[in-house]
Amino acid sequence: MARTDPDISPAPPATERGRRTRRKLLDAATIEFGERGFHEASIASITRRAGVALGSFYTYFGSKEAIFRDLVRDLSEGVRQAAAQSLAERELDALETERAALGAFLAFAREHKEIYRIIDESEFVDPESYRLHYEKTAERILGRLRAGAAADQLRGDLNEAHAWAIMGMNVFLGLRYAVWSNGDEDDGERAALAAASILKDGIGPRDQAD
Amino acid sequence: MARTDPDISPAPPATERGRRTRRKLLDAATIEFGERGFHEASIASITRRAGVALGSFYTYFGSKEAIFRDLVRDLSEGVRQAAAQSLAERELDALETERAALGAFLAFAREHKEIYRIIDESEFVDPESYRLHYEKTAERILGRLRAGAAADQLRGDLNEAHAWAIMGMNVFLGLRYAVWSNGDEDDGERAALAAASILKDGIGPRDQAD
DNA sequence: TTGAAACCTGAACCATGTTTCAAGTTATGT
DNA sequence: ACATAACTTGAAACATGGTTCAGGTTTCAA
Repeated sequence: MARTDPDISPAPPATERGRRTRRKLLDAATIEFGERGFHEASIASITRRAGVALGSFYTYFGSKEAIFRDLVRDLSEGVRQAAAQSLAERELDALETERAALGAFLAFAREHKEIYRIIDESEFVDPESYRLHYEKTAERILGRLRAGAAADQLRGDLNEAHAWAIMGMNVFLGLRYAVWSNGDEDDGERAALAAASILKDGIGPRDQAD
Repeated sequence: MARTDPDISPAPPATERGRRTRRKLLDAATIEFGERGFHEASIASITRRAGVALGSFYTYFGSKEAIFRDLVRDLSEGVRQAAAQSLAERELDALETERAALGAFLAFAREHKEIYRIIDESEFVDPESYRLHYEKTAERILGRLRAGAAADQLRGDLNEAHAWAIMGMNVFLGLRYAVWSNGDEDDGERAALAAASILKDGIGPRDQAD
């Protein structure tokens, strides 16, 4: 009895040593899942990377799915913090803010392709986490759009769908020009320019001054 | 010897019967992969759905990965055709064309959530096919943008990055408002409106007439 | 100091599902 | 009609890797 539900991770570590081990496993899992994907990844390889016995894994995580879930939420929070910090540094108007957000995202994706990959794969391994990640991200974007509208720097009729559209732009530009980039330095710049110009003027004919 | 490389599918069927069986397997696989995802799907279940013996599978496909790969390319081509047909029906200006393309995509995604899912999962099961699918899609979008620019209906400086941005918008709107839709009829409309308005004017303050 | 709880260990267990195979059936071209 | 290639069958072999467990070690509060 009292068998641990494999979908749920056991109670959090009670000691400092426990927290360290759990952290080592999470870090090792980031590398393993990032490199090989969920399906190819093995728990044995994760514990090996972490320098921990195979059996210890189940002290902290109920199953392979469970550690993946915990990891995605951990990474999602990390991404959020990185973005928030990057935007907090400067005072920008609304359009510049969106451009900076994309810039920060591209830099992050380029630096941490594994994280990008893991979060994306959660669509198939743990859809709930995937949905949560993108819903929260869209909410933050929408918050910025509303603030921009309140400051008369953006249109007043922007809604959730606009936020999702902008998010989609950013994600795909990140995939193409950060994750898949062949090291071409200009890639990020080209992506940021394209997005900024669409948000500023749309793609219609240029009939007004710049 | 002469063992079939599991990554490669055997030679195509030589008889009509063979082509039928292969098609049955592909169709069954669409349902199986769409419902359970690659990882959860089983070959036994695919052959069962197809009404074919387990062993016959290997007459047509070298491995589970191989049928997935063949399937993705098959579906990708199907999506392309559906989109092309839908756009060929009417004569529209460039902005209307993009709006119609999104509309067609949303309708398609709503009708065939499995296909959407399978193509997306190929990012992790067979990245090559995934990349191919989106690169070809982006190329088609860029072709439309260039045609629009040539007709003075769009800006002249549109490039690949703009195409990827538009594609990302469409994909995410499709995910949120077609695949995840709770049957809310207005969802598609809201998404199409948001995208069209961004492409038309951007998100800046409304300082010109509609 | 001491006892209990937390944590660690890795070999063995085991479920799952892919792949093979040898023998039979159906189609095709001459 | 015949020979040959194409196709079909499903039981069994097999590999993989997730999960368990029983016995040890470390931590920590009382």
